[in-house]
Amino acid sequence: MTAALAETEDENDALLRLTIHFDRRRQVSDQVYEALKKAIVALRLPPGTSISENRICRQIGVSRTPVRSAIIRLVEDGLIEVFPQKGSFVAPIKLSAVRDNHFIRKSLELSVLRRAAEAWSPDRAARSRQILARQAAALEAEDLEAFHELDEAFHRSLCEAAGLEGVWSTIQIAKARVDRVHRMAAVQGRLPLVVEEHRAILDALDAGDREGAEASLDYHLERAPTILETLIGAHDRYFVD
Amino acid sequence: MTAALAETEDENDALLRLTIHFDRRRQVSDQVYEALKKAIVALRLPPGTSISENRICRQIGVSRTPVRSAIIRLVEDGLIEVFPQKGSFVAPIKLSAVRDNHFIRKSLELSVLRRAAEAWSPDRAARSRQILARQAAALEAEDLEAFHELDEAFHRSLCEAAGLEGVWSTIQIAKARVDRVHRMAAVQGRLPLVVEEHRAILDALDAGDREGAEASLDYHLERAPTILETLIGAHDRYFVD
DNA sequence: TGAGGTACACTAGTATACAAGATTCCCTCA
DNA sequence: TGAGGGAATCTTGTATACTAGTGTACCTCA
Repeated sequence: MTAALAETEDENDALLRLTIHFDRRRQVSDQVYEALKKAIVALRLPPGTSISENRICRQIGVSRTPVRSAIIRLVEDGLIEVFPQKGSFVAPIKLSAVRDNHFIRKSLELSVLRRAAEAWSPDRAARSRQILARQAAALEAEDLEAFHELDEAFHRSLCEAAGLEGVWSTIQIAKARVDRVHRMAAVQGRLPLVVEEHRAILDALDAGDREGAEASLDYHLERAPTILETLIGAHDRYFVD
Repeated sequence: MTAALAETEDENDALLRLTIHFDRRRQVSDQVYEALKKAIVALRLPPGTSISENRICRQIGVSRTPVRSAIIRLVEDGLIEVFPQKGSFVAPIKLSAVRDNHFIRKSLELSVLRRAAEAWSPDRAARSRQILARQAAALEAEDLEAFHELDEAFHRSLCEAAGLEGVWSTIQIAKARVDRVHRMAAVQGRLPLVVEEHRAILDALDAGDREGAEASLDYHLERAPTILETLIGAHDRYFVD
């Protein structure tokens, strides 16, 4: 079942046209959640976009109930704001939230890396190296979606190496809250550097250089914030504060 | 509007009887969410308790819709598990989740404390001292609910002191995921020690002793895990893994 | 007595209907 | 021409109806 209305009533709604290939075996609400989340993080639904429940459910051909379920979760994720009786909108990028969630991500990932370094093994190294290779391939193929998915997989693999797989979900939420900034930065040719920085982390871990690994990760995570001002200048209507 | 059915059909459902004093101005779903969350964390709804949407909404006199909204958020919080077509249940306490979320909380709170120490001021100190005094009073009055609320307020005040108020919500989620363990520990007379440990943190901050403050917080957060085995022995049916 | 099957009473997921507040736009009246 | 009022149409929140899958208990039949 493929639901993607070709003919939309309002032409100015074209921006938020969503395509979902439904899998009958999975719950509709989960699929809507994932589709919306991806679209928001990838800036296909830019900050401020109206997320009318009715329009969404008309477009993808389901009722309001699963759409509402998805929106509730996205509100929890800080990606959508709901104003009762007024409307729901893709949340603007709040500078204080970017700063706070960057802090969270950095704190957690550095702590996790410390543990990972202690438990580092050739087996763990091989898994992370494989993800890194696939990410480099995605970059070569200019497959952006795959690239970002493998970026998550890389950071997740460090959690697994530390034996703290459950920490990943929290990092992921903080990541989602700053990822739109990273996506803006991505179009500025930063992607090859990401692969290099990932490689530097693994090299340090392999060499048993814990402090070097930490420094590499710190540097890796600090790159995006440094160009924040440039991004704000280029997309100022997306930001608040 | 007070909704609390005195006469329940099933007598064995008495355990999960909920009392909600509805505030018409606020959304029903939010109030249900808060009531359920409090009841679960306080172990009034112990792990494994069946959370039938129908029973809940019959008991508090609303429709399934807002109850479902609340449950969606509680699933996100890791406090409820939903098995489609089978039922929803208060999540068992997963030992790996306790470990992971304890790790998260400790990592974040220590990072926050470091920042708070840098920005520490008499004004910040006064606010935290006031919360501490009220917490001591709640302990004296044996008001458990107030005690735990002020415990949250204390840790939150450290985030504010660090200028990282937005980090608190993430800490709070991790805290909620381990709080049931803390509640079990609370009945073992640990509460006066909590106040003392809080005081030690403030004393160190006031003295400009950053490392001392970190050590005190570390000790404070490490107390509960040390008696985890005892708790498992006493409440083994609440745990999995 | 025991085993198998069917009917019923649950569950949550989804669809639809209704309620109530907010906004817009047009129409009326001064 | 301008300002105020009101209806139409948005919005989300809540209530109810329906669907489909699950488990159980009882009943029938061997």
